[in-house]
Amino acid sequence: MTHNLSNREVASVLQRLGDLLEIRGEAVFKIAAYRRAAESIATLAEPVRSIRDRGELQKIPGVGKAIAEKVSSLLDTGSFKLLDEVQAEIPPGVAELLTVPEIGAKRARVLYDRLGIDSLEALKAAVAEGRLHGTGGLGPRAVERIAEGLASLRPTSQGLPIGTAYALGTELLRLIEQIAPALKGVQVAGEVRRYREMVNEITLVAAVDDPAELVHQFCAQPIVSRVEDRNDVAGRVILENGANVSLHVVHPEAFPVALVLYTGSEEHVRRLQSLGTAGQLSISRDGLVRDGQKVQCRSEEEVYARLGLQYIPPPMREDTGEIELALRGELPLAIDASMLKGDLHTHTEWSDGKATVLEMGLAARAMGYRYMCLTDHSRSLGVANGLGPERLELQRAEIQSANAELAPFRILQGIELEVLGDGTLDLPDETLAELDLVIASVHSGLRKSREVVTSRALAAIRHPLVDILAHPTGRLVGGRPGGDFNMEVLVQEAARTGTVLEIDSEPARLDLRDTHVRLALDAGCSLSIDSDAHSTGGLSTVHFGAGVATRAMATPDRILNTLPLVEMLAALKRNRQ
DNA sequence: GCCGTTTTCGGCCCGACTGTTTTCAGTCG
Repeated sequence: MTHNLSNREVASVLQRLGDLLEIRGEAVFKIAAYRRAAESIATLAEPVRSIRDRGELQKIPGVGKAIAEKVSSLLDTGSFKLLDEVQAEIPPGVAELLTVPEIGAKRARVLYDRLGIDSLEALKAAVAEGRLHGTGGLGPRAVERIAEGLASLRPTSQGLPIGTAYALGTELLRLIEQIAPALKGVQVAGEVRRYREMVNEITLVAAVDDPAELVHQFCAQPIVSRVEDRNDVAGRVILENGANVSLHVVHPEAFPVALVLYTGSEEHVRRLQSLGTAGQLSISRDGLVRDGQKVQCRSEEEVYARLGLQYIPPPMREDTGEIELALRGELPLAIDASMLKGDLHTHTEWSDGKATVLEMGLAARAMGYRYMCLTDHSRSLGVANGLGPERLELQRAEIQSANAELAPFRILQGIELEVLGDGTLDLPDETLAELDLVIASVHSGLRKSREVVTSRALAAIRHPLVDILAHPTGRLVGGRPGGDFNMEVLVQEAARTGTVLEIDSEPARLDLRDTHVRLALDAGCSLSIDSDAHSTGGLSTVHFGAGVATRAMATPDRILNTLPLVEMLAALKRNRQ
């Protein structure tokens, strides 16, 4: 067992400890402290180990003396006293129960104490045998929701959500760069590169002169828990954390073709191969071959060109019509995060964000943006310390002084406005009119009927001062399914009223999803690609949203925030005439 | 457990929704 823990792994230990302490019934603020520290460590740019080696753990926000000591022990020995103690009292599997709807800490405890349920498997069995009824105040309705929740629970075979897989892919990339000094190229390919929202396998392609040596070294890494399959040019392994990983190693001249092959999808590649056959070209991991002669390709673009195709961006490679469009030269360009001129959905410490107005502005400017709209939560979202008219006015003053420092970069003032239970909005029109932009969100009551949730979203869309509808369905990738909105009706009404629909790039949301984006485009809607960042680091997630937009074949002219500031503001519903 | 232009104690994360034990506890955002 190695203790070479990554930041993500340290964070997940602290997160799980928080869950177990909650089940144990500890004070809420202690639990919150562990979770805060976990989140803080998860977003660190630097390995927590090097911070520890410098003796600076306590400089991490949310990490004090006690947690610093525990993290240090975790890095050295793989555990610490409190963790051992709590795990001896409550099996870690009990914490998994918290992922099931209707089951929080109290019920998890009761289910464990009274029925001995210590894992999701045990819960499934108890539901099947009808043993849940009456325990911990669970009635027929709740038991039904638990059964539904268990059925829709992401089986491990469905893989990792893109956010996790992408981070893991990047870590593996760095690892390969370290162990292969003579590396000629390496890239994450497969489902991650295609921005699939769930990833079954993290696929990497590397180019070196001695493939067998790299495969051998990779399979011997401590993070590898099991080698499933391996030969001189490829290895398929399972990591300690359970992730499936494939590494394909080719000679440098075959790298571009290998990238195409291992980026997939299988269906897409099969179509390319049959196109190749028609032109006497064979496509394999050795490269392109015509009449026994290798056809040199220096880039993926060249591979597609040799096949008589426009370059097809990875997110589109699903054989859902992209090849026909590329043959006719009608494929739209990929939406790239670099096309965005600003971010329209961000949070600061005025509500539940981590950074100040100025810190967010500096970070956004450093990314090359020309503007950013702050959209802190509105007052009804008490948990997030939402803003009412008075605090908005105070915030405006802070924004003005930040703008004086950041010009010509511009911070706009907006709000993420709660749509209340009856479809009314959380703030009066006169307050909304003073803001640069309003994003409306349906956060509560997502479990209500199709009619109810749809009519609430429609009320927001129809309001003249609502410019954008945020994360329109409220779904979470690989988790909560989101409200049962009638999307056909929503996109029609958004198009009619000029309300922009958001692609929330937060990898846990990706909302709108690709199919909904297509629906919105066909209806004539405009879209925005936003980060929904709650920290400066969170701003960089927009590439995930760009991936979704690309797969849906959106064009830049349909994305509001590809416009420069003045044009973007003029395009808002409130500023149109 | 963390944190401090309210400092070494006493705050910090509040309120809507839901089903049900029928008067509120537990979940969830």
